[in-house]
Formats: sequence, structure tokens, C-alpha cells
Amino acid sequence: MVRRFPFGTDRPHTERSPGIGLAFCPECSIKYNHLRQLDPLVWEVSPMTVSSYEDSYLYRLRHSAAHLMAQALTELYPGIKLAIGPPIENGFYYDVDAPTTIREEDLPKIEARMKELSKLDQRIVRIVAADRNEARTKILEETTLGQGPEVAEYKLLLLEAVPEGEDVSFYDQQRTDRAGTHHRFIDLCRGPHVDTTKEIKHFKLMSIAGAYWRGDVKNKQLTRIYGTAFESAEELETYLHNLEEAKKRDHRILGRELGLFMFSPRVGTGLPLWLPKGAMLRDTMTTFMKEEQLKRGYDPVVTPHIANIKLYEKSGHVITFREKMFPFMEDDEKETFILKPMNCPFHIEIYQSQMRSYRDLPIRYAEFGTVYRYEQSGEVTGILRARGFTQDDAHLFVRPDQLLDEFIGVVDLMKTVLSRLGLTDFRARLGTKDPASSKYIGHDDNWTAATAAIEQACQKIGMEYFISPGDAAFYGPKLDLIIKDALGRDWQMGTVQVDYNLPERFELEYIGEDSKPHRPVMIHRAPFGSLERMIGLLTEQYAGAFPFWLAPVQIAVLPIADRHVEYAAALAQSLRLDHKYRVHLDDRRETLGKKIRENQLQKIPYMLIIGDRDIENGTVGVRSREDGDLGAMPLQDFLSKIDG
RNA sequence: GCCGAUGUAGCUCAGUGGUAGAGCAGCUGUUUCGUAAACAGCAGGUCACCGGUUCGAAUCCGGUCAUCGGCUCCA
Repeated sequence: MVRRFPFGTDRPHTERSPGIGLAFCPECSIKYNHLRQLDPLVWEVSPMTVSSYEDSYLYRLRHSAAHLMAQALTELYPGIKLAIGPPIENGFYYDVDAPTTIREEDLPKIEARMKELSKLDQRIVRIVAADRNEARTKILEETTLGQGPEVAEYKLLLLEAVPEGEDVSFYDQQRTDRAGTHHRFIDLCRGPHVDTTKEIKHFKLMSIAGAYWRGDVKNKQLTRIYGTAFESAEELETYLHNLEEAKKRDHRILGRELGLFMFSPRVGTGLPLWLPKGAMLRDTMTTFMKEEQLKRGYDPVVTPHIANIKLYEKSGHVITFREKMFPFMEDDEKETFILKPMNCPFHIEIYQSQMRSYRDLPIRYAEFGTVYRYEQSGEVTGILRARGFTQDDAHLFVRPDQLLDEFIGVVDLMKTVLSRLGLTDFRARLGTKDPASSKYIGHDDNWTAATAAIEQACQKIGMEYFISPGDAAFYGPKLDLIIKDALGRDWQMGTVQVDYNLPERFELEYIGEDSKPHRPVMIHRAPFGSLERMIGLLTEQYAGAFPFWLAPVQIAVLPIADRHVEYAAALAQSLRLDHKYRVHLDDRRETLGKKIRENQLQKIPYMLIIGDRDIENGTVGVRSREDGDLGAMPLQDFLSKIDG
């Protein structure tokens, strides 16, 4: 691909490796990797995609920024143990085991030292060890920079993890000062890096966090320092600005501003209270889903919020999730009850309440079931991760020969739902069993069959997915829809799970054509995932400006003066009763300007302004959320406008 | 649960050892208005909570709780 760029809008970012620069097209906001310069104005380029971020200059720059930070940390905190420091989606981090606590107030100091080190124009040189022994010696003698072998603790562990036959490389940041003394900072690293520290100019250290060595909670917790780096000051500035803007879209802020939901410490962590407008939103979404499900042959059921614990002992949930359940309701003399953490066992009970024939299947039980899970304190995040939430749950009991079609039907429903909600930016994740873990129940044969069913269904319906080992439910593999929030964090939304194991545990049966008992397969599914998480995410996606069909208030009627209130009230009531719109009458004695401002900030799709002229002519003054004042029009014209 | 940060009026925030502040919101009055904030007045806080240091603490120290950013986890 050859593309011509206006002079000055592109640039090779490193003279020493001209083949891998980056170009930016300002008109189309697309970044390109430039492959080759054909003449002064023309580069051969390829569009930069997510998968090639790893090959980009930016990726190397951030990786080098992590090393630069490690160098500063090594100087400022003698005895610090370096672990790993990779580039990540929006920057980089380095995990360290520091001799003293590093606080956020220390970041400016570290940043300042990085700036100095950057300016020293240290050459970054790749060194490949001849063999493992030499690598080991280098780690112990050179990367420790005379601080003693103990600072190499994590690097030695990393060396063991380098696959046999792969080069073991080091990157050395070296310079010679005016007195002629040679300085170096050498770190075990696969690379690649930029050529000199001077290239690392536009960076910022963002935050400090704890992170377990190798991501395992049983290991020591290290200190992780996050930073970001860009190729230009403008890009860094834009990134930081966008981050601030994204925070304004945070569902927790909009939830309060728009009157959707609230939390109260007197109620409890992670237990949302739904306010009138939020409750309206829930109703609209629930109604939509119920209608879709009725079209597709689901049967509604309703089950209690608590149950005898024995039910969950049988399902296997108590053993796996005891610590994540709300405290049990115990009475030594009587039964023990628990708040339900999920709905499956109830639907299984309903299935088992009578003999099922092969002719009855598939059976699809749907319920908006509110469940309670005692998430760890640090895990609760507004309504995206609450301790009480409502799943748009259903369980399908199907014959093995129906599994594929039923699974496809569910994926089709999910696609319908996503498209109706206007969510286009999602990924599908196939969570499979991690062979190394012992948390999974059931025979391998079942797991293989279930996983194959999902893959087959996805292929048939053209759903692209990526495989994530270890992300299965404990009873079966699953296909999850992953969507990002305003801050770019991934959230699991809708889910479909194929389950051979609970039917076995509960000894579910149906009588086949051959008059013999057979075992059904279960599909667990929730297209939204939960109402709470989906509403939180939609709030961020739309920045609170919900599409007309979802908006809790669709139309605000604004009388200009007291004498218009009666007419406006009648109009509002007619819109409610005759046209089934959700209408708010703003009859406060405020100026029109103020009412317009406030209803606009409430992101109401349409305002109808009523004054003398409108009453006289039978018109309404229409103001749209997106396009502002549309002027006066006959009511009928407004109605046909919003109907279309 | 762990690491780091934050907690002052309903909201957004100022106040670094000496009598708690502003804007918006609220209330009262005036204004009756044509497309993003009328005007005036009033009221509102155990400075998250508990303990300590001090003649004196919103401010310094310790603990607890909640929230935020991560880590781990997510049936």
C-alpha cells in the first residue's frame, strides 16, 4: 500500500532503523507503520492494527521507557529488585520489589530522574549471551551493578522461564561521561528497544499498584509503577485529556447526575438503589428482552431469593464459592438457608418436577433473577460489579441432537440484542478448561463435547472468537461477550455456557423415543449478562445520552409562562396516554433558558416548548438533544418525525 | 483480601496548628420570560468515624470504615 502524506505530517522516528517507523494520517486519524520511503513525500505504509502494535515503534518506545524508569529506580532506591517491565495497551509498567515503600508522591522525583537520564543520550545496545551459563553470570555480575546478587532474584527466575533454544538477550543503556568514565544499566530483556534513551521524551508516570509476582496471589506482592509514553508531546497531551474526558463518562458520576441509581453506606457496599429514571431504564430493557424471548419460545419462571443450602451443595457451588457467598442464615435446630448466588438449581428443580419426554425438549426457562455474591471489597465497581444484581438468565434443557441449533439460536439472540442496544465494539471469548487447574468438575469427554459444540456453532454462524484457557465456568466452557468501559477496561457482558455436568450431578432425564431415559444437555445464557452491568456500560457508551427508545424520559414539555401550564399539562398527558411516550412536564417557575439548560443536561432527547404562539397555532417548539432548536411545527409533524 | 490514593454543606471544590468558606442546588420573596444559568435574601457542616499529641486539631500521629486506581477473583 502506498499513500502520499502532506509534507510535515509524517516522519521517520528513528534514523537508525528507517524500516520500522510510524506514520500518522491526520485527515483520517489512522496510524500506519511505514515500511519504506519511496521519495521525500511518499512512504509505503500499512495500516497499524491492534495485532501489529507489538511491531510498532510506539511499542518499543514504551518498552524502553519502562527500562529508563527501572534505571531511575535503581539509582533512587539502592537494593531494589527488578522483576518485569513490559509495554501495555496504553503505556508501560515495571514490577519491582523495593526496599522501602514507593508512594505516589515519589513519582515526580522518579520522573525527573528519568528526564535527566533520557537527555544523557545513552545508547541502547542489544547483547546476546552465548549460552545459559553466560546469561546467568551476566545477570549476577552485570545487571546487579555491584549491588549484590540478591537483587537479581526475579531475573534469575525469568531466565529459567526462557524457552530452551531461544536467545537470551540483554539491553544495555550505556554512556561515557566527560571524565571518560563508562556508565551502564543492563537488564535481561527480549526487546526490542529504541536506539537511544534520547528518544524517550514524552512520558508520564501514572500510578502505583500492588501486583503479585507472576500474577499468583500465593506469591509475593510487588510494587507496580504504571506510566505512559508517546512519540510527541501533543499525543501525550491528547491522551491525558481524553482520560479526563472519559472520567466524566463514568457511569457512577452519570448515574448520580442523571438520577439513575445511588449507593448508601447505610444499605451496604455494592448494593445499588435504583432511582425512578434508572428503574424506568431497567423496565424498558426488561420488556425488550422478554418480548424477544417470547418470540423465541422461552417460558418465564419465577423463583425465590433464598434457598436451602443443600441445593447448592448438590450443585457444587458451595464448595467452589463458599467464601464468595453472603453469610448463611443458620439455625442449629432447623435448615440453613442462603441468599441465591445464581439461578440454575431452581430451574433444574422445575425441570425435575415432572417426567420429561423427548417431545417436550427443548425447554427454555427464563427469569430475571436477582442474585447476591459477596465480592471482595476491592472488587466492587459501581453497578459494573455489584454484590446484588439481576441476571437476564435462562436455562435451556436440550437433547444432544438439538444442542447445536439451540446454541446457534442463543448466539443469534445475543447478536439481536447487541445490535438493538447499538453495541458494535465487542469481542467474543471462548473460555476453556485449564488442564492444570483442579477447580473443574465432570469428565473430560463432556468438556471436549461441550467445547466442540461451541466452536462448531460459532463457525456456523460466523461469530469470531478468541480462546482463553482457564476462563471456563467450573461446570463447562463458555462463550462470553467482552466490552470495554469508558476507561478502556474489559468487562464480561453476555454469556452462553454449554453444560453436561450439572445434568449429571442432578441426574436429569428425559424419556427418549426408545422409551429409555436419556440425559439432557443444559445451556446457561444471559445476553445482557446483568441488567446492572449492561446499564452501567450503556451509560458510558452513550455518555448518558440514551437512544430514544431507551431514554427514561423521552420528551420534556416546557411551558414558557404560568398561563401556558394548563395547555402544556394536557399535551403531556396526551403524549403519555395516546402515544405511550415517557414525558416529563417541567412546570417550574424558572426562566425558559434555565429549563432548557437543565433538561439538556439531563440528556432528554426532545423538548417541546409551549408559548402563546403554539397555543394559538396548534404547534410545538421542538428542540432536539443533538440538533438544538428545530423551530415551531405542528404537533403531528413532530409525532411523525419521532415515529420514523 | 492485598498495594497505592482520596474522604470538608445535597453537588463541585478552597481552606497546612488559632472562631469552618465559595459557586451551584435548597428555601422565601420579586420577576411571567421564545431556545443552555433572572434578581435579592435566608438557611445549610460533630470537617467520614474512633483514639492520641497539643493551651488549642479540618490541619500532626495511630486505628477503623467508605470510595477511587491497580492486583487477585468473578458460578
